[in-house]
Amino acid sequence: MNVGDLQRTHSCGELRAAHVGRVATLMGWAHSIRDHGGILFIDLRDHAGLTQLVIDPERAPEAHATARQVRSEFVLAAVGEVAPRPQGTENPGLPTGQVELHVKRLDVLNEAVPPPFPIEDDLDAGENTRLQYRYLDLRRPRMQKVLRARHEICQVMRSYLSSQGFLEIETPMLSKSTPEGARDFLVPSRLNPGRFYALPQSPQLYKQLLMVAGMNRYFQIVRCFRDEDLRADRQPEFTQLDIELSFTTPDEICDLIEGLFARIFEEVLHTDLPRPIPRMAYAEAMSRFGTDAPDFRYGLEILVLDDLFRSTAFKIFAGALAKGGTIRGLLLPPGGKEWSRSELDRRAEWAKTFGASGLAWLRREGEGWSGPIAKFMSSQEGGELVRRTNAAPGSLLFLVADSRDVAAGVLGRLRRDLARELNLVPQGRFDFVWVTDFPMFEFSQEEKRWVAMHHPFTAPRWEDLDRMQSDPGSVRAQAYDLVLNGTEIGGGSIRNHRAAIQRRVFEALGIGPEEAERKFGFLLQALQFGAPPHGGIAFGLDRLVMLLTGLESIRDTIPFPKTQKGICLMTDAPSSVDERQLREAHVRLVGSDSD
RNA sequence: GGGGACGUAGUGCAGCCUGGUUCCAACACGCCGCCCUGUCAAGGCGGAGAUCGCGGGUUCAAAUCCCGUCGUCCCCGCCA
Repeated sequence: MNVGDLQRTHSCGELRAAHVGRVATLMGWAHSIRDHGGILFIDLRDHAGLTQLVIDPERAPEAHATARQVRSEFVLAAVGEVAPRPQGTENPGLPTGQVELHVKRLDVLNEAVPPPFPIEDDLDAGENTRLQYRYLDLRRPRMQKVLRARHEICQVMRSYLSSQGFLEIETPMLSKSTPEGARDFLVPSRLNPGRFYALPQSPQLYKQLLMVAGMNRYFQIVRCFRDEDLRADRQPEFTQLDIELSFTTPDEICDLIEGLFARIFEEVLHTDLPRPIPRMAYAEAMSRFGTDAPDFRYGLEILVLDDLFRSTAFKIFAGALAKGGTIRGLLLPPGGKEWSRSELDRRAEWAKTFGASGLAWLRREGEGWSGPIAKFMSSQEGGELVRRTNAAPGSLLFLVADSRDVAAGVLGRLRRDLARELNLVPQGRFDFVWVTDFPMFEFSQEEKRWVAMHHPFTAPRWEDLDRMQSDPGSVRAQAYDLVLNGTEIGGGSIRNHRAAIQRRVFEALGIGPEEAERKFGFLLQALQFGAPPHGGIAFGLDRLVMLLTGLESIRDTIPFPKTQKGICLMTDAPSSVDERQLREAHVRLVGSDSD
């Protein structure tokens, strides 16, 4: 059952007409078996492809006897002569379809119980089963292709960044829990009772310290951990391409990254990346697209209609404006679909789940507009609205009157939903955009304080420094996100390299001097020893691979992902542990277990 | 923490709304056996395989209705 005296000479994807006449030894899995009673065919599969084995009872009786025992997914070694397929039996659907292997010797290297699902691309197995038998799922050519693409992307990242003077440097996985940001995964310390390490949410502080250390340019393809609820594009552990440079500017970082993506497109996707990647300020993205990650692949831009409804008779609109709110619209051209009244009502309910007080609508009809709120509009307003929106008859205009944030948010989601629902999103396109000029802080209603929009180590724009205490909301950050097809794939910033400014940022976040010292003393101290100006960026690798390979779930880009509850269906992690292990870790269970 | 969808042979699904001889649960693929010498989704004949996720309730009667619970997926909150 071992490889024994045999040596593999070719992969199963490799033999062509040029190999005819040669003796080849192939090893792989029995993909499909077609037993004609006499002659018997086996498609042998490995990482590279399929090759047809022909086992003839007259030419190779011993091999034939073995072959009759072979079942799906048996592991085989086949020795034979590469032969052209008889005229008319070539298979143009296979790269190896011009030839076949006339087997002289067949060894069973391992048997296999029947797999729970067939190892093939057009698979109908549910994700549960796939995750439980992930090693079989990963045998499928499609999954192998994704992991290969992921590898190639990483290879380009390493070689490109290397060529630009970056060093790949590792940072600790057992790290320190810090406030701000996501919930940490904690690791109890056996040697230090009552103390815990945290798994890194990102190597942020270490990479900044590497800049203080004079490493100049750093990168790492690194695992990060965040103990938050999961989504189709979020896993508790995920991989980042993490980058940091000294003596740099946002422009230099953008150029560097565009160069990287140009290489990835060239070498992995074999297409060109249009450059330069356009840039858009956060405020513009929010107002035109209702999100900080705009998708340019379709239209449906958000309309600002405040001035038009300045003296509206519609009390709800007038009230929103009086409170300093805004009235914004989204115009849906005719022809997409017929909207029933109940569907529109459902949409309004949907809008309320995002905090909107409602979702009004008008249908362009005849000379003006119809719909429940049309009666509040003067013919003058209606005419102006037609001019402003260029609405063709039959168009549907959704309207939200609310605070800027809520209105933009709801219409941004509506825009994305409608584009998807009405099939307005072109496939196979890659639209990148840099989003810049983020606000430094946003107010957290929950915590009743300002929190960092990017992270607390981001530098404010120098010209906004004076307003840090007086008007935090107006301070812009030296931060930038890279967005691909409406998904944030990476973000970064110039950091605070001077301790004094970093202290002021902490203060604006409500982190007093004492707490700052306790939680971030090591950083503040390091910044005092001649920290160079520096900045960087980080990319979500799993998400990037997902987008570049056209997948819909991050799980398909990760060999062994977890479910939405953070469970590994294959190993059943997380699991309970022995009482002894808990004692050693100085951990005692509370809650339902001790009740 | 909240909303929604789903859970039926190894796999994918039908049946559920309107409970009962189309339900001791159908179909397809897979599996097992036999036949078959050029297939590549091989073909033909036959066969095995299901505590209808789990627990409780309603009812003369539950895959079907109700309650609870577990699991998976999608979303909101959350994720600097």
